[in-house]
Amino acid sequence: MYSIDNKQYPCSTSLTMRYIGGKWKAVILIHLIEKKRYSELRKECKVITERTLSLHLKEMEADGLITRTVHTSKPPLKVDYELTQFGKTLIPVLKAIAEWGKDTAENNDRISFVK
Amino acid sequence: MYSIDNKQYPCSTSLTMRYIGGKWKAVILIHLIEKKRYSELRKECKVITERTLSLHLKEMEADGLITRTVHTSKPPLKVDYELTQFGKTLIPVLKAIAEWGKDTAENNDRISFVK
DNA sequence: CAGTATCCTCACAGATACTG
DNA sequence: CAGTATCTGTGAGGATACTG
Repeated sequence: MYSIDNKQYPCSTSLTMRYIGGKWKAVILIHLIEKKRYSELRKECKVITERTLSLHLKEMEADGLITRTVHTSKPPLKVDYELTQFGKTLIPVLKAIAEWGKDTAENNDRISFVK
Repeated sequence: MYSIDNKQYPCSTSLTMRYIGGKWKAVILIHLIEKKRYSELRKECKVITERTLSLHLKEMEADGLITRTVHTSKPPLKVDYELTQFGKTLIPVLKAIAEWGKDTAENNDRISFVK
């Protein structure tokens, strides 16, 4: 049994899911394997609303998975996000997830491509 | 862009998360790497309520990840669950997730053991 | 033993508008 | 450009009691 910030996780699997679970965190993280500006990230994740994207970025920054760097002092701002050393330890997991999705899509009749 | 049952997934990562995302699915699946009776599963996943466990099992059966087998015709019932061939393709992903959680717990000061 | 049935709540996520 | 503010809805998940 593990505990972070007074929340409990019964096993190592549930611990990992607290970092990358939810609908979008893994998706955002995989896009941040390469450092990226906020606007680029938004373009690549059009289906995620700005509010959700922004909240997730803050959470993952607080979790120590990513860093946020501001390069200007006045608007227009230039901000980029990248994985921390800790965040980078997730890369093999994220790649396994992405790969399974790809392989599954190719071999499962219930899944179709659109657009 | 992928589609299943009229729901859309923008990338292979989000597709995988639709199968193993949420708070408990990966946890349940990892316990089912070995075939197990319902009561065993319940004991090992005490923190998951019966309702949630039951609903997730049904969903994952509908998704083709697990099979449910009934071995008796009258109560008391004997039921066991196991991964399908399709479900088994997830094992490497599940193990990567569990392993990351384990390694992280050992090396992160914010995470503590309890009980 | 292996679940359902109800009821409930609250975090997640969407839509839209606004700002340093 | 890179967000925040507000308002709102849905559904995942929890608590408790009951059943074939």
